[in-house]
Amino acid sequence: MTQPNALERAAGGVPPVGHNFGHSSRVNHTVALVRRSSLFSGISLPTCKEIVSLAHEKKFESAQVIFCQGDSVRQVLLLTSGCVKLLQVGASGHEVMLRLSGPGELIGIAESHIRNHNSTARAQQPCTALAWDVVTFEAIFERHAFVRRNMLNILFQYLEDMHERFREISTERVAARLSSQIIRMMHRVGRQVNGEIEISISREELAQLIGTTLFTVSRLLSDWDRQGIVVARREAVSVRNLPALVDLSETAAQLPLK
Amino acid sequence: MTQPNALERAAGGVPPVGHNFGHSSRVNHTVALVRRSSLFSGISLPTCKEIVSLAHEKKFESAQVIFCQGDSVRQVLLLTSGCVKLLQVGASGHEVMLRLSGPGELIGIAESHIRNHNSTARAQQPCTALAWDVVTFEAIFERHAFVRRNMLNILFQYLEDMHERFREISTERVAARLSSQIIRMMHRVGRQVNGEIEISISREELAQLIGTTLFTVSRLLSDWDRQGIVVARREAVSVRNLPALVDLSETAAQLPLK
DNA sequence: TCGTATGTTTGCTCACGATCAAAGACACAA
DNA sequence: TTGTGTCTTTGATCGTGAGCAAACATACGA
Repeated sequence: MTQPNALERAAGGVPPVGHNFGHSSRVNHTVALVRRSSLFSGISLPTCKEIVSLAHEKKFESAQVIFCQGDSVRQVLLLTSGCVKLLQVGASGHEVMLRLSGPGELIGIAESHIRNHNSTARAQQPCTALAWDVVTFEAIFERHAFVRRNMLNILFQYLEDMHERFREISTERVAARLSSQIIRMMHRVGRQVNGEIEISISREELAQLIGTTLFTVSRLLSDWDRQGIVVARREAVSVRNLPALVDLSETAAQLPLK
Repeated sequence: MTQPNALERAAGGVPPVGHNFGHSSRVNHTVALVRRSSLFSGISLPTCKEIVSLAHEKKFESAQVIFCQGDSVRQVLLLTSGCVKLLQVGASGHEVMLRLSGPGELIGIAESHIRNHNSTARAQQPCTALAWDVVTFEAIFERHAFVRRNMLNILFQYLEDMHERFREISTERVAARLSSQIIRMMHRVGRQVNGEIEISISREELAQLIGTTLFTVSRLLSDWDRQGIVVARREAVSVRNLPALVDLSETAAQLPLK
């Protein structure tokens, strides 16, 4: 029996399915996750089962590339376990993380328009996902008004996130961006550990999210660790003093201007 | 007879409507613009007239705030003339420009979700727009499948733009971002003037678009002007040597890494 | 025509944070 | 246990680009 790894534990509170579970139980579990997902929230049980039956299950091993910038869009994925990193590679070779998706999130539609993918998706760990081919998905989409509505909401949310990150990277210094990002991830992918909230993410990945280098992230986290604001672990950060972190995100933001 | 000002001239190639034009001509002109807009492209003439008849016309004077971050969403606008700047204000007081919308573009939906506006819209010059109240717009939206499809495409496009700008600001230096931005705007809001393509935008606004200061923009444009790549005018930039500009956006991007 | 407001240029200084180098810590497999 | 690879820390250096000040240019109204 393997321990779920750090990212998996953090990603969405979905307990790993033991291999001793029967098949119908796994299906039920999947159906429950789908009904909680942002795309299918509000779905009825029969409709959900029908839609799930139209999908086939796919597995990806850690670090496997799911699709690549430029590939044509063949299928739509709903992540059921694991974490997927959506990224673009800059001309200099630097990776920029557009989004870190956890279970219940849609992969490969919001970043692809109709034509081709404009970003790369890579499994951060062993992942499972439901896959519909594009034609099937379009049919589902046309048929169910709530799916269309949910899709719009998802896109609005993505756009809002990007606006916020863009504003931060344009006007705030690294300390403020880092604390803001930690606070955001705390809510989205944090998990309780001994009364503290822990986020599983490496320095490098934090750097890619806020547009800086792993060195700068490391230095800041070390400082905050010494001050007791966070605990800096290997590929993880625990929040120990949230008010202080919020304070950093607000006061540190105001320095750059006169 | 007033000259159209610089931004208006640049914004979309829509000639100003003289006050000697009859009413029906203005309506026809508006209908034509609506049918070319990204939201209503593919619409039939009768449907278009019907939808336009559900709107009322609004005017905004230069620098007028159309809606504010935090306001509840009351209506949806389709810009028919002028330019609207969508912005967020950072904690430090710095404005960040999320988008510069020209005639034919939708205002106040993509940045607002259902609930409240999360950005501020300000007219950059005298503007006119068609306005539907939210309830009416939702009815239109529910009724016409192509509107829903177009809306999705618009959101995909917005998201793609933000991803690109975010990647650039994360990995590329100011010179590369500035040249990329000029190239993008050249296609979107450039206009032919004596065989050169001119963009009407101030140094400050360029700075807000790419996350830098007007000083840095000014310095770069002055350099490029001396090299004959662009012509730096007051509140405007003309592209004189596009290949050189493209070259800058590509080679300057590769410096930051080892 | 002049005065004022707004946008632009340019010089100067300096700090943030990138970059490189090297050592340290930890995880995992043999 | 030891070895190997990956992630992290920390020190040191240095350049980009922010910030400020002041002069300059242009548009526009009186």
